[in-house]
Amino acid sequence: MPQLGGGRGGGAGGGGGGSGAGATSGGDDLGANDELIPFQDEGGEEQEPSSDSASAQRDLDEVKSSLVNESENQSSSSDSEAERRPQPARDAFQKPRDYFAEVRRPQDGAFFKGPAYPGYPFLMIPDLSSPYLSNGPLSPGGARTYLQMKWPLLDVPSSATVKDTRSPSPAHLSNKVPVVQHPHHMHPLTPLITYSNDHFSPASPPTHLSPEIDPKTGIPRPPHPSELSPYYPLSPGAVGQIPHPLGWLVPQQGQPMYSLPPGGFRHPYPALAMNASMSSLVSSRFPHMVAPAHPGLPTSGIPHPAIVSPIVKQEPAPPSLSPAVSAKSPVTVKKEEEKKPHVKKPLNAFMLYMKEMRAKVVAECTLKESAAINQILGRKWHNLSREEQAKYYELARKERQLHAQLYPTWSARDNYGKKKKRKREKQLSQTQSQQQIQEAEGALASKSKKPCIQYLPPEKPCDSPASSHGSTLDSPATPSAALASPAAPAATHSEQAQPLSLTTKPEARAQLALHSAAFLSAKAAASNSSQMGSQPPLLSRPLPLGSMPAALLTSPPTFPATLHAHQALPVLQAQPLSLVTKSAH
DNA sequence: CAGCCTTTGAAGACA
DNA sequence: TGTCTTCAAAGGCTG
Repeated sequence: MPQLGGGRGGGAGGGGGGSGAGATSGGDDLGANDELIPFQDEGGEEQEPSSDSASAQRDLDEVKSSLVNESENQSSSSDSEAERRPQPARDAFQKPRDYFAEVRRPQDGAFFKGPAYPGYPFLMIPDLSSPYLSNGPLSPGGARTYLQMKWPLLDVPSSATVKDTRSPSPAHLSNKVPVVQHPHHMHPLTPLITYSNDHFSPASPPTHLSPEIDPKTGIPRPPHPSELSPYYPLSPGAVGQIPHPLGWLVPQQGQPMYSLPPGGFRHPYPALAMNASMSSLVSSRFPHMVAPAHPGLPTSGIPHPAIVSPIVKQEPAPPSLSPAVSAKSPVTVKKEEEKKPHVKKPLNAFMLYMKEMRAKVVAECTLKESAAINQILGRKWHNLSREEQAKYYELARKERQLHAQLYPTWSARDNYGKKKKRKREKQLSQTQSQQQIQEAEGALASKSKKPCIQYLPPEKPCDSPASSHGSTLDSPATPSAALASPAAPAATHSEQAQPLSLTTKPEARAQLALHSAAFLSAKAAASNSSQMGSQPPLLSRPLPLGSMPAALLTSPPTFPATLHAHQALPVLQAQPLSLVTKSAH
């Protein structure tokens, strides 16, 4: 543990270094992509969606086609999985779009035709639902309109949250709005900045731009917010906890925030260059930035968006709490731990993407179930161009960096066990899972569990496969599910190794498999030959890639460096089996 | 009302 | 070193 912390810190530094290096440079690189940036006007809000919905159908088709094409191309690509594999963001950045251009373009059009950065622009900016806000489900549209600020994940005690009366609460705010507190009064903007369009825009300040020294304070500061993730605004030195800026949005329940490390961060940028709009947003959204620290939060800690209120169930205390704490008596420690806000994991690229896009998808579709939405988003994610994905990877990287800075001692392991172990069962032996799968297949007709499809309501215009077809039939999960992730579940890293393996519950996997199969069969049966046409390819397609969305397949560059071989490869291998098998069925 | 579902990615844990 | 597990968001659903 300790090592972890240290390691991580180092990792952050080192790894970060690695990635960081890339990252930092990445910013510049990103900037290079002119295409990406544009976003702005578009009118944002609505247009994208429309394009989306319009493209929904195409989506499916494209996805299929892309898969097919890719499968065809696989041979060539096969040589380097690495390439296919998501590469570190930096790679993505480094690699120019041409890489993507070749393969991806078509797809891009489908989902994201509009804004180069679908997510970004509005992503970063608007999202009230900022990831670290607890919920921020954005109301439809909300995301687009607002800057997405990501706040720390800390859950703050309800009391802590302050509602911002000043800022008009966006209608879109979701009920659940998490109370994100923004700790720092600060740099509230940072987040904004980071996510601002500028961020990725060519003009975006290169990492080097980020001032090492705070202009105002003259004190050296942590990486510039822009460099860091917005989610974790640095707290100004010890700014106490500040009520979540989005408090108005946020419910009063505990909200996630990031507690500051003892050392605290230096005040980051006071108000760095925010543009008026941003500043206004910030002020309105993150009043707390200026607000006083929350009493409930640890004095030492600065509320970070990632921090969750201590409410978190207490489980065996994580070993890695602060040293000081560890030194104390067990009881005391325990209490302190309880008090300690729960620092959430930094969001990964996909999570960031989900946050941004969820509202949009929800708006387009009638679906509200997260599971269904997530499936769609997963598919969309795969369909994103590398560049687009790269954006998110970059953001995620920054988030991690920021998080690391904010919580140097924090370790993901600290959160282990906080969520009830749900998947433990999954761990069933592979054999078991396989058996189940087989059984499931056998029982294709009977779907015991909810198939992905269920989540996708037929009528929805969403690009979800199901929607496109109207009903899922038995189905299959939406094409997206079936296609993009035929193995969606299987695709997950752990599962990858085994074809249907278990992601979650074996059953689920089995169903997935079934769904896939069903999906295929359904499609075959389906009237929509046009779309279906692609099916065969899909089926035949070597899944390896199949599991990976077309985008991924083609896109290596943008991926995070962190991709592990197991993630990438396994999938490839595993899927084929699953698909094949299923297809056979 | 806690947990599940679902997605991908990151990181920790384990062999 | 490689594989597997857990957690991150989120909101409806389930027992």
